[in-house]
Amino acid sequence: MSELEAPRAVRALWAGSSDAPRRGPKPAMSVPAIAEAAVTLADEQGLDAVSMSSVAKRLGFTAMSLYRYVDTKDDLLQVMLDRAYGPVTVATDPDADWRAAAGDWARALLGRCQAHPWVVDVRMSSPPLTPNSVAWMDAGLRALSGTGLPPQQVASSLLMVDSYVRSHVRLLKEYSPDGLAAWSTRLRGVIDPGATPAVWEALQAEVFDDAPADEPWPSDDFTFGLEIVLGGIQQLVDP
Amino acid sequence: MSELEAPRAVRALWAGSSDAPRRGPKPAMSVPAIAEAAVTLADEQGLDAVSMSSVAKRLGFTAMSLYRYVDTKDDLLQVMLDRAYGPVTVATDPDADWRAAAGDWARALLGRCQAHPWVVDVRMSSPPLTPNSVAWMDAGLRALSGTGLPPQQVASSLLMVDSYVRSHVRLLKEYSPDGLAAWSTRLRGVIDPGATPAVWEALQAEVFDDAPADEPWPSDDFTFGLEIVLGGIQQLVDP
DNA sequence: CGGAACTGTGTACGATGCAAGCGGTTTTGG
DNA sequence: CCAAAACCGCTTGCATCGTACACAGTTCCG
Repeated sequence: MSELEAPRAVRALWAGSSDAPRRGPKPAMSVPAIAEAAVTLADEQGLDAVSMSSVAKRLGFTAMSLYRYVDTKDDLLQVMLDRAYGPVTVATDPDADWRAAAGDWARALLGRCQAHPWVVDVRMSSPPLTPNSVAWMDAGLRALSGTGLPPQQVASSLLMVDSYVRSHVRLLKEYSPDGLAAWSTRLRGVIDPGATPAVWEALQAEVFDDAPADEPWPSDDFTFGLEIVLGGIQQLVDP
Repeated sequence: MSELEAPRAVRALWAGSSDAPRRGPKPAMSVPAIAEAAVTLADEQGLDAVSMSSVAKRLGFTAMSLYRYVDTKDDLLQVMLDRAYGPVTVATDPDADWRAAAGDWARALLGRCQAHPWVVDVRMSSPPLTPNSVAWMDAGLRALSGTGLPPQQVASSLLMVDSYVRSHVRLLKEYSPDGLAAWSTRLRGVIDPGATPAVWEALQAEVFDDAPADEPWPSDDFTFGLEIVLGGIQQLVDP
């Protein structure tokens, strides 16, 4: 039989601080405290700076002591994600327009992801199991249930919105203005105008350079792309 | 002055095999050969199995010898990506409908990404600089130039299509049927129906379980989501 | 022919994730 | 009430990783 239970650290998040009398010394740390330390560390120095020892050192303990709370580093990343998302920051009005509700949900999630941009760098093999992640999912499902679509399509639609938000965050990271400038100059030094004329023309048009403020690139209008996705979902609603 | 040139390995990809007479022994390896070995290794055992030593061992050399061709592991990942994408596998008909051309481009890219799913796990800090990557970009720009949109919007549109393809690949990986089944059973064991009713109902409706073949989840219809994105671009074309 | 440029290699270092075991502490059961 | 069990944080140790550095051998230029 394979392991059917969630990882220990994830179960700790669900259980909360149960002060049931247990044997042995009182734990000096807690899974949420570890998650908080790891998150602030990732916020300050990036995801690569998060190691067992660095997180432990920040808390004043040794690396190995963390393993009393978190079985593996992947589990640590999971609880970090849960902490980064935090509780759902958007109200749920069951009678609201589903499109407005979904938009609010997406913008709220975007805010959390922008506050902790490293979340999009965490490699996930399966969907998250942590309380806040599930709460976000629940809020998204509730928002999209207003479409009246069958459950499977509601879930699929939520997946599309969620994917769009994450893609946008990745875009903002990868195509940051300074990195973009260095990239375009490097690109100018290698490409062959004859082989890739469209890229060449784009470079000539200074598409990737610092654009005037009235025409920024990439389009920083998150709402624009979002409306495209929501419009696509609407096509499911109105046949 | 910051470094304005592309990394050595990337320049080697652009230069091709120039047999200009150079001093010292003939190189026993080459950047493309290294890339090929690393790619097949990633295909067979996953991206985590790709290390300097493992790639070198596959080629019959030591880890350090790779550094004569690739300055850092990040550069190795870049040339791996270039090899994974390969040359553009879609024809470009300048007179074709831009929507069909963009769709073909997206489906071709999807094929390459599915052949090497680890490509979406490579963390990128800036856009790729390698020949095949640029060639794919060029083909995408050419396909979308048929929209007649200004260059900035063409580039933004391509970014949206590209993001969608990558999101879809990530989705297929993360929500694979077997991982999904384990996830849903684990989820059943932790969630509180009162706190997250929508997730609970979705679980009751067996949304995430093995769905009947006539209603698979997540919707494996890549084209469906693609049409949404292309439809959004069309809204830019037809005001 | 001698040196310059370049090759692959061996060694070494710090960092990482983690397994195993240790002494000390607290609760529990007889 | 006390031994056993459960649990804490810590030390030690190991394999692996990326990579800096020095070295011996090879090839070409002057």
